[in-house]
Amino acid sequence: MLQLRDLPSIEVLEKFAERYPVADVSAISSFLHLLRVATDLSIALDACLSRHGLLQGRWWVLILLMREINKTSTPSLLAKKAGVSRATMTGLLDGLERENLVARVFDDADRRRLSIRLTDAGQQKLDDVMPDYYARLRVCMAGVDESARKQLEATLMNINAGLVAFNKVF
Amino acid sequence: MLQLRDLPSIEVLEKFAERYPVADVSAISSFLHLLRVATDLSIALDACLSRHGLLQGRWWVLILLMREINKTSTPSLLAKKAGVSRATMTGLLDGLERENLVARVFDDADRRRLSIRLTDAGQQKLDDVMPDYYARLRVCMAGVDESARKQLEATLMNINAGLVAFNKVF
DNA sequence: ATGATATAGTTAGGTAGCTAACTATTAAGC
DNA sequence: GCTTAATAGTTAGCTACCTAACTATATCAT
Repeated sequence: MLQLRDLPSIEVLEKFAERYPVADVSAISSFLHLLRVATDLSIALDACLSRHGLLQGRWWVLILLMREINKTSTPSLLAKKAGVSRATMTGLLDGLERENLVARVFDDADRRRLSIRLTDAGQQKLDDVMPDYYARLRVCMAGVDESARKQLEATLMNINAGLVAFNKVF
Repeated sequence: MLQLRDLPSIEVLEKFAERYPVADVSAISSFLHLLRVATDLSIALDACLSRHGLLQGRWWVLILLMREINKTSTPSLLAKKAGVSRATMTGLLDGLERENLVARVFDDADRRRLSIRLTDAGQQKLDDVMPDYYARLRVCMAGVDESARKQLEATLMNINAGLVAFNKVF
């Protein structure tokens, strides 16, 4: 993810727009600011998690497992839900298993399958991390009132809809 | 950057909030949606750039150079402005130099220093990429009107201000 | 029932980041 | 002036991600 420290000013963008007339200056500005804030949030999240010995990928796996009724899922499903490849999930699970936060359980019915279960230690880890994360997020978003949050989510949905057009090959 | 495919529903969040009462459900929801859309935008940007043989890091270096009056800067400055380590910048410049998009020029006055110059081929690469990128961004943001963009940037600034609190160690 | 196809998980090899340590050079403090 | 500290760039080794290929197992079509 782009980690832009030095966003272009409107003046710089307008200069670029002279050379590239298709540029929509306010669209570019909104886009870059969005990426920038999201990156900063992601970095802050990493910092919070690393104080608990976790990183985003592993942390998200634990959360996905906690959401399940039996605290159990499979590598493939977890990969799909976390948006990573199955290969990456293998690596994440290796790390989590090494620290006893999850356990691999073999499936007798379908011997290709594994079950991944959140261990008590894994649940305990979440019970340490989540209140810290939630508390930080609460204060971080305190300056954004409910109507601004609604408006934000609506705008994000519109941008998301526009992504189809962005990706279209001409 | 987190690549969440399976965002929690409000119901799931409320269930988590029972166990972790400090949770602010709408704050979490807004936060996750923001990260999600930003990630998707970043992936779409990668796809666009890779059609031109570029990736975000290298592309951003070219843009930073084009912004300069002489199309020239130094690795340290570029690293700072791009928000990457000097080590990473060395790697990015290696790649760009290999493809003749930038040139390393030694500085006689301060022999620790290098100048990095955007070559004609580098400028040509930008002239290929930027109109494509700008055109895609224009259609992507077409569904977000000017007032929504203003509102979005204001909210992002508020979230950014809250980041200080997020990072504070208790 | 069997050959082709699909699915589950892992392994191997690649990329782009990081930090820490290193070399070379310049600047600063007595 | 000489030692110490700061700065510029690179190198080495780490992590987390990727794709492609591989093994093993299960399913489907004829």
